[in-house]
Amino acid sequence: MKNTTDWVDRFAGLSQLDGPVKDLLLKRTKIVTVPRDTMIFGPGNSPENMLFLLDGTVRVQQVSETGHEIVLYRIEAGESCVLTTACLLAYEDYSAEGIAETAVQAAAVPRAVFDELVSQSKPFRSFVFAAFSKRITDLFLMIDEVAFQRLDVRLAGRLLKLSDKSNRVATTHQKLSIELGTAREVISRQLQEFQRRGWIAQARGRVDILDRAQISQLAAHET
Amino acid sequence: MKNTTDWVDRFAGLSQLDGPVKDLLLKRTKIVTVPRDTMIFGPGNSPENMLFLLDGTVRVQQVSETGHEIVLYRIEAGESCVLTTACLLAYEDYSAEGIAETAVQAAAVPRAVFDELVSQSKPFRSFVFAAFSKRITDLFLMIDEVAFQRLDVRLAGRLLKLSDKSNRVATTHQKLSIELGTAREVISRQLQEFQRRGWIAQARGRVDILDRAQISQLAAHET
DNA sequence: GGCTATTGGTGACATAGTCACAAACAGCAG
DNA sequence: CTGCTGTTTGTGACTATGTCACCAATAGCC
Repeated sequence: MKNTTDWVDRFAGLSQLDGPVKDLLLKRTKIVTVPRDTMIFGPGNSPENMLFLLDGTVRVQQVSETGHEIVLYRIEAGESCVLTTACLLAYEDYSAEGIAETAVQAAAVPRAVFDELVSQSKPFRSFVFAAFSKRITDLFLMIDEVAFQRLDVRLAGRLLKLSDKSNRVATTHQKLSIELGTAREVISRQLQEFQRRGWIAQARGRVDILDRAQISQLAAHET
Repeated sequence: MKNTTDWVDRFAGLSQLDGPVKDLLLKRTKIVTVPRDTMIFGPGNSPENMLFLLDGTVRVQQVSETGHEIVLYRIEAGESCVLTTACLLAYEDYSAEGIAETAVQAAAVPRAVFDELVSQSKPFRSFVFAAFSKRITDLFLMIDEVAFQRLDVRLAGRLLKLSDKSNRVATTHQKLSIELGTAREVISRQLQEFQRRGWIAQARGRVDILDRAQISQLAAHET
């Protein structure tokens, strides 16, 4: 956990806020912490506040009516939940859920304060619209990827993204399949192929990246 | 084309605007018309204004780096282009394009006016955020569909959506494949199967729906 | 050591996408 | 009308991905 008295300055897009506006944000906001693996929002559980993430990661994923799951995106420290929250407010009956992937620290901005800020501060408006825009373009890219990208390419990219400093991915085949919205067996076979090529080593519950260069090359293959 | 002096009232979400705000919107806005098949926005072609559609349909689709195409959504009369425009402003290098599917009549709101409206009018803010939210939840649904839905189900649904009053869909297999982000051959084979079952009749450049009930039932199969 | 839940492996099959063509058709010039 | 041309649709062979029904290996725990 970090010092939280000046959290606004940790958001690149909010640094240009006027003094009074920044004060309003700091005063009318509560810092909340949630433990790992908590469902922050989900079907029938819409939050009162907009969250600005100070620390940790929130994974947003969707459970289909067919029982399939897919990870939509992640919110990292320095980003806001604005749009997800907005969606919840507008459309109760949607199926995405947000889960704290790590312990999470966030600033909770009440709706009324959020609305006031949007009204009074042009920089805040820019921040909010930029967040929406980024999310929507990311979703466009995701649709493109799901519809047209080969699975080996997608898996390679996801392994790189999920790997820690020591080139390890601590996850199961099942969880990887949810990352990409595919089936566990498909992941198992792809990983076997990667292993056969000497790109990775596997153990129960983890994947170790041995040849990052080769995997990067495959991941870049947008053909 | 319709009477355009009172266009604001044709937007459900804008009917609650205060008199002065409504006047601002009406005065600072130009009514534009674009012919069918015009590209309204696209890569390297970001519009100056937010569009509020008065008449016609805009199809938003994406061209992948692989050359594949997919229809993302349509904007109908009574809806706004707000978010697509916002995206363009924020991220120049994205690949979606908006095409007038029919002749289109729209009210063009300059950015500055848009910003002022967002600042000054709570109902306008609600309208804008509702539009964003709707789009994002729709994109979530689309991801779910592309990732997990069977193609016959998706095609059945799309045929219903695209059919006119006389149960005719005036399009080619190629265009249908872009609707769903798949290959032309796949569409041809699925349509052959529908025809074999007596659900449709085919002619060059069109599909006629013969058994709407059966197609609806398949389309509803969200399993 | 033995039990149990989780995780991963495998073959057979179904569905969807790719590739390389060929056939049917519409529009048009001659 | 005839023949040419570009568009639209049909087809087979093959690859990639998803599904289903299992089984095997492993870790944690008593």
